[in-house]
Amino acid sequence: MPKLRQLANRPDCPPACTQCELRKSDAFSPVSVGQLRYIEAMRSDRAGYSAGSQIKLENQRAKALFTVYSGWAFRFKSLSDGRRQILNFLLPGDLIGLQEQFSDGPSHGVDAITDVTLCVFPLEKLWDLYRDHSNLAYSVTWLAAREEINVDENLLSTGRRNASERIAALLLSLHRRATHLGLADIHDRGSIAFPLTQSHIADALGLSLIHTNRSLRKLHRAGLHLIEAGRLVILNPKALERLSEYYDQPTRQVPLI
Amino acid sequence: MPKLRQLANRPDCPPACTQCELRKSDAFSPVSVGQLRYIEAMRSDRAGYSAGSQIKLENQRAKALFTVYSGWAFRFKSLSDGRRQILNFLLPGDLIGLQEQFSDGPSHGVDAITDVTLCVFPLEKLWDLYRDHSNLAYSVTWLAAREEINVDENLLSTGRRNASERIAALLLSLHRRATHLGLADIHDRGSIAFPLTQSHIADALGLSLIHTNRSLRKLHRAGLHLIEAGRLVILNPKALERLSEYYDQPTRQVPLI
DNA sequence: CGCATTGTTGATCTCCATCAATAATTGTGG
DNA sequence: CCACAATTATTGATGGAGATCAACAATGCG
Repeated sequence: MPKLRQLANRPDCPPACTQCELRKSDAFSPVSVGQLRYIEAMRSDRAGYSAGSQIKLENQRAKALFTVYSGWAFRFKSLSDGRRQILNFLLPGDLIGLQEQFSDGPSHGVDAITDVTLCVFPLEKLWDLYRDHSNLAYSVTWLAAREEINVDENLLSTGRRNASERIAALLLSLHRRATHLGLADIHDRGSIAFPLTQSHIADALGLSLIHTNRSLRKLHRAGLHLIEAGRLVILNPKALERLSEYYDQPTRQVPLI
Repeated sequence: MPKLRQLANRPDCPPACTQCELRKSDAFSPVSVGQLRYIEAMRSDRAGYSAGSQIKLENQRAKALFTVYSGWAFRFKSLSDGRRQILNFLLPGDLIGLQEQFSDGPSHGVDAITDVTLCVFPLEKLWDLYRDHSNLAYSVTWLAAREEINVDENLLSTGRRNASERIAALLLSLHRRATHLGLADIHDRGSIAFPLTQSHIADALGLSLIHTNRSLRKLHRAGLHLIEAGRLVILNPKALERLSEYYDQPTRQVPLI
């Protein structure tokens, strides 16, 4: 729950924006050094959250905008009797707290899955960013739109796909996103670190934990995928795509404020 | 399917932006006359679509950004075997086509429910808007974030609410949005025009048409609501809120580019 | 090495999908 | 203005995907 101590000593501590490891991958569109310095000056803090801790409570307004630098997290909403729906998963480069700025009332919570490090940007400076650097403002909108596309896809799953199809679509989507970020191990069948528990998957797909387990098991027995030692391997992408009718989103560079 | 003829002769034809009827309601935050003129100059066209027609195909990239001026529409995604999921409903003031700008690959389709009139803004001028009028850029992000909040809520419904709860949440949400736009008839129990068929409701909530009918019927028999002659009346808001655990989003002014 | 979390499997039940049929409503052309 | 077609709404009967209950195995962690 609390922020991590001694973030500065950790290897996953976000460095100066000009040294940002995320920008070294070709997943993000280039930004001028001047603007990187602007972002650096705008950043008020860096923060670390340990696995399982709460980054933002559901009924709490974020007092800042965050970008995920390392680790996995998720956004969720819940009902008063405890039923919980995961809206989407957050990976490095994703934004946290944008909706807060634009809605009163409680919107959603954010929990860390793995240890997570974040860059913190004060909300009041967002306005300046819009005024002074319109292309960065454009990037913020871009990131918001991209997140909504993920939520759209998840809504299609929970609304219209059966259990196996939902799982197939989710595994492919997460694998594609992680691969795009350069997180895949090309020496191990393109495997990615996969920190989700079956409970996360169930909550994201609107399924019970038990039925998620059975369906996951079925796909595994059919040789479509493999989850082992915290890593996911896509063994039969064609079959998974057929199951989910997955439409491969062309991978392109995205902005990162 | 085709655009409406002779839009200019119709009462719902969008006027000059300085005369925009939407801005006369107190639902939208004020914008200076100068900026209204800017928006007016940016607007390349006005368009009308007849009820049931397709505003944007699912696999087609919008070549422009639209704002809904009058009427109801919806965004949807579908699977190749025809299963369709409505993502959210679009009411006056909502934006169409923003995601297009930020994703390759097919994203979603948009269909008109009633006759719909739109204002058309060329995508290439969106960049100029961001550069020249940061507060309007801010508004675009606002509208995008607000839409995602609606999708989030719908995802919570399809993922975790049962049939009656989903319907209760949807009816309340639509009623609140329409009322906020000043579309409620205060002389008729706050009723709103309600053009959705049960098929729309089913597709939005991830339910079968038949089960939607039964659940709707049950709520009606319990005296919670009334749908008659194309209008919706909320008869027992408390009970509906209890069912959906509805959290009333405080009504506040929103931007409108 | 004990305890908590996570994963697995069987049995039973239920909510909702599907199939089938009919009424009500809307729209349309003669 | 009415007859007729098409869409929309309604109700019954049946079946199934997935929820729930219960128990136990495996894994991981302090």
